Amino acid sequence: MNNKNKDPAPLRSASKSPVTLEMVAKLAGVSPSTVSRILNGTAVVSDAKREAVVEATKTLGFVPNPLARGLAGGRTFSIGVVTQAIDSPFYGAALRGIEDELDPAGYSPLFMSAHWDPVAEARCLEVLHARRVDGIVVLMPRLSDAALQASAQALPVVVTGRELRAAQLFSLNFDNFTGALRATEHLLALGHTRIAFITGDEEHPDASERHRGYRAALQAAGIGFDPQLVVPGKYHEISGLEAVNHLVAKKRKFTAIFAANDQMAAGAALGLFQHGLRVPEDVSLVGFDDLPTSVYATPPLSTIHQPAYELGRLAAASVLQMIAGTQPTAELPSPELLVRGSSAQVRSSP
Amino acid sequence: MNNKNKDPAPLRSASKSPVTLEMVAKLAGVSPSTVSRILNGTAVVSDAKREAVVEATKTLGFVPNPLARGLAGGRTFSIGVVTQAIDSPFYGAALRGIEDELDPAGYSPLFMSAHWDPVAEARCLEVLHARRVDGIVVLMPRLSDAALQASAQALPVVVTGRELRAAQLFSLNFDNFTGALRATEHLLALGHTRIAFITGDEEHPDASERHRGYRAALQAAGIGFDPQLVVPGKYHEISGLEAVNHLVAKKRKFTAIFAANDQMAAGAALGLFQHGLRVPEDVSLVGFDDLPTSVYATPPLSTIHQPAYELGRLAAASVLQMIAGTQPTAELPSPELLVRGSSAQVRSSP
DNA sequence: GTTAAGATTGAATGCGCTTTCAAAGCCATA
DNA sequence: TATGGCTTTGAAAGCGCATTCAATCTTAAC
Repeated sequence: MNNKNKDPAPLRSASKSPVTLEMVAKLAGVSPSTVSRILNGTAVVSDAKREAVVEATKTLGFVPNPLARGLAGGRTFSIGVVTQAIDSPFYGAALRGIEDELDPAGYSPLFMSAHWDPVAEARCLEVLHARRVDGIVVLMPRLSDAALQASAQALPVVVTGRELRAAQLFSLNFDNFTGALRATEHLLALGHTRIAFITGDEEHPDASERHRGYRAALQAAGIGFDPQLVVPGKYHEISGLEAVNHLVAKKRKFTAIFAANDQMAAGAALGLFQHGLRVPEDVSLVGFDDLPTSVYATPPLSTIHQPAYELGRLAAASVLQMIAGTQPTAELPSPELLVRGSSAQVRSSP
Repeated sequence: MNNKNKDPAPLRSASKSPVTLEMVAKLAGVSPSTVSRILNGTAVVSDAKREAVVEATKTLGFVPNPLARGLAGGRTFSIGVVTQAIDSPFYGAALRGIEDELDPAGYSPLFMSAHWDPVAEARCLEVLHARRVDGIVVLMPRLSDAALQASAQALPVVVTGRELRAAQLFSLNFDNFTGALRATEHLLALGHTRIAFITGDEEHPDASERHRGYRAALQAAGIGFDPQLVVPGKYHEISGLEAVNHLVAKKRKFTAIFAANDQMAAGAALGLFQHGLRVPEDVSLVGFDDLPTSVYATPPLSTIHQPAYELGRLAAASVLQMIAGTQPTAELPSPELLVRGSSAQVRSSP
């Protein structure tokens, strides 16, 4: 099983580079301090010496040791990123955004998963502190505001899904309320009046925001809110499936379902399928998040686009700004409704 | 938007710990060397001193500085992990496996994405070397065997999807051939004789293995291989969709489709849906990989289970073993066919 | 033609920890 | 009691780099 690719770069010396700054200094005929200064742009250096050092750096293939830099200078050029689940389709895009933003800046992300557990999250923060990261991004924290603020005391911190700002603390929040409002309005506009709602895990602030949006839309349309059409979910596919089973078992009448996220919408789609209910002929279905896979659902899922990738980029850009000393001003784009094949004009009450 | 969780741990002093090993030594009334020895279990220390140090460590809340340890000792307790796409549903599970295995051992993963680009992959390896990781895991490398072996010269390296072993190099390979064979046999057993195959990106060794498996099964069944039923794909959803469009446009006769991975199967499902072809009534569909989302496809996708999570765990466990000086012996489980709703007995030629 | 201020540079120190190296303490043996 | 062999412990020397601090070299102003 060979690979016929030619190797790109000669991968200098193939082994660890025992080339130190000192060796470069000697070859260039300058002092280590000067090399360091050039490396970091800390001070003005004569062109002659600069060239000599650049030259020496190249011929020796010198790569500064990040550990030593971190120890001596206090900066590690790494950003701690605590995510809840590294294998979630939602977080994946965000992590890529972070990566894409950090890489060109010469920073490396240090990913850690907290698994929606505040205790684990606190541990992640500790480890990241210990590893001397230059800043931290917490995606959808479960920790208290106070704990987050405490962390921001020592380091620049950016969180998402919260609304709290301080000296070294910045937050990026998506308008879940309006998103859910738009989704529900869409269904309403299609003539649906009996719209079931599968909630997210209400422990997450965004879940209750989405719930609020759903109810606000109904209210604005002058449609009475029917608690029997609201089924609690946990943001996982299985709860979408179970929600549909529940609705059907209880013989609830509905012509549309709004799921608080795409994963549950996928589960709901399967549930409907198993009960012989067609989407969108019998039941319209709308999700929330716009996961990459949702475009390829059958039928493609109408949903609210959540800019996960952008979120990652902006979060990363924001920590970088804070590290540089400027106050970030990033803002997330507004919720956007994507109408695809899973939602259609109401036909009749099933 | 408050969070009512109580904070788990007091998050000692909230700021970076300026507590050094030296301070612990002083408090415990021993020399720094002794503290270090206890920390690393490097030598035997009298119980009295050990207790004193443990005590001092606790009261001071001492956390050793990984950077200093790395610089001085050469070990960073971090493992470099180069993945192709951090946001891929397939890699997600593998990364979680790695995380789960590394964490209890006190190691931290350092994830980097190479985006299927050998040049980027080489750069990842360089950065990881520079960061002085203790070992490297490369998931589905695109680099040549030689380049990988060169890296293994300096560090323990574990790769997946290859078959190459050396002193500090270990590989974990999944039997793609047999997997594809089983998938095709399944379709054959259901009476299908005109089975279309959507290939993966043939640049990946696993793609050609799966292709081989498909053809081997046909041959074993005495069914002539029809090149017109083989459509090239790129492992992305879109190529599955296009493949179906192609088959339909060319009026190919087929009663089943075997896609070289689940993502393309999802695309194919959508294509079939758009052409009014029902799964599995009109066309049976089988994928490969068993992505988490495939269980919730409508209908649930029959597929070959690929143990991505296990793969991650075993890969991580293997580097750890190599670091410890023992030769790993891990082996991946055999391919397993999961029959779900997308494949059924053939009815008629459409 | 001086002198003071400013621009460049190098020597030296330390970041926090690991690791020789040698000294000191212990036991058993003769 | 004296001697050799182990064991426990501390002092000291870095790991590779950033960063004062002071020295040297320019340049401009008087």
